[in-house]
Amino acid sequence: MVGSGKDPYTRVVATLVEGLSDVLGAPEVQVFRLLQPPPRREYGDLSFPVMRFASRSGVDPETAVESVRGMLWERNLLRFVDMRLESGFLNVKFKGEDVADEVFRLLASGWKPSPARASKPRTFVVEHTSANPVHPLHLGHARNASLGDSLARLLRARGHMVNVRFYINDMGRQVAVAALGFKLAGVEPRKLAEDMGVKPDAAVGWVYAVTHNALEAVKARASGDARELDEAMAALARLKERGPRAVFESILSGVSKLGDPEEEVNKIMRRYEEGLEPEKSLVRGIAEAVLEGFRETLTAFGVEFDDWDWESDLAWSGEVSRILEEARRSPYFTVYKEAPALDIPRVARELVEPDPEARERIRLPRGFEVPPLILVRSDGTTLYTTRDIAYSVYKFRVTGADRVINVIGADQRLAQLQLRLALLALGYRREALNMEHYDYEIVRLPGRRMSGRRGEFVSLDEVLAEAEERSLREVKARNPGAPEEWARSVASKIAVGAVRFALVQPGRLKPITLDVEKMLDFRENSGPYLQYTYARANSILEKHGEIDYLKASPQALDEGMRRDLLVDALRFPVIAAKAADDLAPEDLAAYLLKLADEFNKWYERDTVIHEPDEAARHAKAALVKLVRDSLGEGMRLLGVEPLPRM
RNA sequence: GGGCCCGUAGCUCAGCCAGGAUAGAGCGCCGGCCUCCUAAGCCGGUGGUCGGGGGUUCAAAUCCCCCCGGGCCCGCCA
Repeated sequence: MVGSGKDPYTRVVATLVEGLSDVLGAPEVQVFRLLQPPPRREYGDLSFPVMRFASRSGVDPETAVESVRGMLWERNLLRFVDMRLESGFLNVKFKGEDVADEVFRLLASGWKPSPARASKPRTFVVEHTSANPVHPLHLGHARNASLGDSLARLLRARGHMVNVRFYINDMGRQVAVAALGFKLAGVEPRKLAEDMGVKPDAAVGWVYAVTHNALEAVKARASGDARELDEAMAALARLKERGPRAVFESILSGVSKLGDPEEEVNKIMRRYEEGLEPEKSLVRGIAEAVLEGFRETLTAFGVEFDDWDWESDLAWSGEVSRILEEARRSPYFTVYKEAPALDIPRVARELVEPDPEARERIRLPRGFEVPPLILVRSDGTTLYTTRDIAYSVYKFRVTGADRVINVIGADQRLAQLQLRLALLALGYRREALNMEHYDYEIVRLPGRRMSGRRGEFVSLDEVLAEAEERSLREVKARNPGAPEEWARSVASKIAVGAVRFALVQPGRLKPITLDVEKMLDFRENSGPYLQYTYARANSILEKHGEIDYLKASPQALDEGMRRDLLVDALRFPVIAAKAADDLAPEDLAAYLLKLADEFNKWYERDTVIHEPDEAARHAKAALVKLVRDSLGEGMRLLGVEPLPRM
């Protein structure tokens, strides 16, 4: 459950979990979760509510503790801990000297703290970000990317195989709208970007927003909806200033001259789905241009993908038609509003409710009732969800994955639930049960929602640029005379650290109201605070020079802050392992902040390089190294790059 | 109308799923600390009817029910 690690903390925890679970008859998962640091340090380093289980299993608490003690003894681990039963809790306290002794030995052999390895490695697919290729990535996508990338890094570090994928939605209405805009303007995305002096994704985003609002205006005018019309016109007025006048005008006049603008958009979608020219090259060209911009931003953001999947490839390769065939043969196939559909509520009633495992994995809302899921439009084109069914099956098939994690906004909950039920309807039970929607709440602008359609959003590029500018000023002030190139590189890593940390630290179900000021506050509770703490620790080590572990005195770390810091730095492998298992990068973030706090407090009171006693000095330096490396490894897992100096 | 998520200090949040030991951080505000390992730091002070009500329990911020406030979703959009 805990997995394997060389350090005494991981080994003790693994044994406690095994032993307690054994003697109390409680599942290891539960024991692992309840084995936590007590509310106050004087109780010890780890605590477990034995009495809760003792009464349930009829085992005397004392007996249980003795049994666990015996197990630790057998594994030669008892020397590391004191164990006491206090008011029904088993309190475990690590013995500083003995732990330090063992840690010095490990460090001397080149050991570094790293997440405990899973005993059963699995294959994961993490699909994340997957933004529509019609506008630049905004902070909502950045939250998605931060979460997805951190998950992937955590799972890999835990020893799993992880395949990270980006799904390119190039068959939706949005791309078709952008395509219409480019067609009317007669420009090419990359050329326009050059003229505007912006990245290609920003240029496409502008054309998309102009075209979308022009279409909305026409529609509102036709229907006499004054409010909609006002909104569209206001958006257009804002957009007008942000790009070449000629392009803006040709889109506007082009759209107004179209007899049936909606039909124009539909035609592009239809022809693209069939793979016909010139739509094929037009749409692909736009999407490629945007993806080029995405890649640039994501690379700067420290996010990488193994595979990029084109929605259109699934359609063109016959994958989607195959799924449609299977749907038609499914007992849950139905016709709804004269269109082929799947009877989703019936799937819920017949395939989920009677099946305990399915019920547990697929949580149905009470009184779940939705209309059947339509698979094909009356013009013969497929719908997003239909293609997503094909994609889901595809992800499992090409990777051989045990689990697929889709990092998608919470607003897609119902759609994701329908998707899993559709998989069940087609007989893909394993896939349906092992695919999860890793949902997160949106990032809001103060007072309103971000919208790529209205062209109202804060792009990740803008925020990173602003953060970089701020940190560059600070870096230069603190390092007068440092080379410009170095300062820039450090500033950009601080900027990324700040934004990524700000986006993974809060629980993912908390809606974030975007306060750029707060995000760029580099004080405590921030990515740069961790980087700063790392740099401080690193600076000590540089000044100290080589550590001689044979000289280091374990007694120096036996008590007080040093002992506490030693134990807390050693928690990293287990905390990271748990964060990986729970898919909870925010737990790792909280731990790193606490470790940094503790280190900084100790730093103010104690000295390393001025320590007169040589044995104590080497011991303290070893402690600093352990803290630095736990911090550094943890930061890396969250995409916050450790900096030797800043 | 139905469903889901959120509601904890002036502000942003952790703790809730897996009930227990004096509810934790940061920001803000007030006051201190740089001839000494990076002050993006540290120390002290300030601040809480855990949205409200009921229930279960020896024990509830945590579980159950009702209500209130905010958000999201219920499309031949994605």
